[in-house]
Amino acid sequence: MITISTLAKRSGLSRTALLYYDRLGLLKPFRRNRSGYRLYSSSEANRLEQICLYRKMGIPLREMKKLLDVPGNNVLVEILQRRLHVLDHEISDLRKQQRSIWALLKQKPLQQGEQMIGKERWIEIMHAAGFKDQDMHNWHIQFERMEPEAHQEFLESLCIPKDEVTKIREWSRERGA
Amino acid sequence: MITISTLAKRSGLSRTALLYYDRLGLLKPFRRNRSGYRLYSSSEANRLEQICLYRKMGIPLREMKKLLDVPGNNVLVEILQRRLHVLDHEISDLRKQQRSIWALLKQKPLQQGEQMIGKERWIEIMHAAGFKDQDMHNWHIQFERMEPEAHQEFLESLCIPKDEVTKIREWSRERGA
DNA sequence: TTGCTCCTCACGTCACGTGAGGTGGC
DNA sequence: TTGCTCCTCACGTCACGTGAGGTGGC
Repeated sequence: MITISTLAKRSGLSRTALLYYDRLGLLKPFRRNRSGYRLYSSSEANRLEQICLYRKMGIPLREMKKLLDVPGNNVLVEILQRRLHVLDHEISDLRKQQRSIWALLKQKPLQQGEQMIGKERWIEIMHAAGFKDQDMHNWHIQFERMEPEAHQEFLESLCIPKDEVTKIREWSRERGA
Repeated sequence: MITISTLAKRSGLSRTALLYYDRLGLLKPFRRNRSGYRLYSSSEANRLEQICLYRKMGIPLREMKKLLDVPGNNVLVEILQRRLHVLDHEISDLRKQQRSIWALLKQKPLQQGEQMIGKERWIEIMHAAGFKDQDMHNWHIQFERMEPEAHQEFLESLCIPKDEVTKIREWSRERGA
């Protein structure tokens, strides 16, 4: 039987987080002592481990309750897949934000500390590694054929503007056909 | 002179967002008519365009106030660079979340709808495009030499475990020396 | 007694969204 | 008069953090 701050330290969460979980009904203490202190057993510690796991995945606390109380496997997979999609969108939103900032900073005096890798730099690396233009063309064609979505994502990650990405992909599909 | 909903529609924001900006003092209407309606002039419309621009970059509203009221160029660049760093961290946090979920889904029955590209799939694409193992080795060496941080990021994006990433990078540095 | 841990409200965060209840404009 | 836009509170969101004010344990 351990108290709330001990459990907090062991789990790496804050005491207030555990208080909050109690209020939500997500993690109730095993019992209280006579002066009202929360006491947790190893069973709660295990439950908290699961909670931490889901927390790392960004699962909302209300979803966790469902997962922990009804250990339906289908529900878990479904929730995780939904979360993957949300993450995809969030990441691409943040990338868009980065690109907006880069676009604005480029007009300003050249930034120096910020290294980021764009199309030109990528091509340099490929050349330095001995790849010819023809190799890169083939590579686009195969990438588009095998993983079109990932191809799009990759091109966007190099800060290539949207219309150029579209062109490259269309070009790849024509050649690949 | 236009009313709040008209401005909202033109800017693509919600009416409540504009109400909120007024309360914050970020975007005050030019004046009110006799019945209290907010009236905005083209000057406010321009200011709002700037706001939308910063909004796209994820700049917090209180920061925008500073930027719009004191148009110090240094302040802008500084804020944008801070934001770039925060974005870097947020993106890598979200990637970590994705990896946690992938790790867990892999143990479960094979997911089907979720296509994501890992190391093996990447190697397949490279092979399909006619790249030999030796080409890929050279590529790692050059990538590590020219953009070590980006190399790390790229390997992580393929869901390669941390220790293997370290090994690959060490290997690349040895060969590159 | 001192210092530590614990307790319970209650309010703040960030950028709005959502009613409720009421008034002016055409 | 009807329907539309506008107004101002006030409360909700999400996962806690931060005091305030008070009590128990060693």
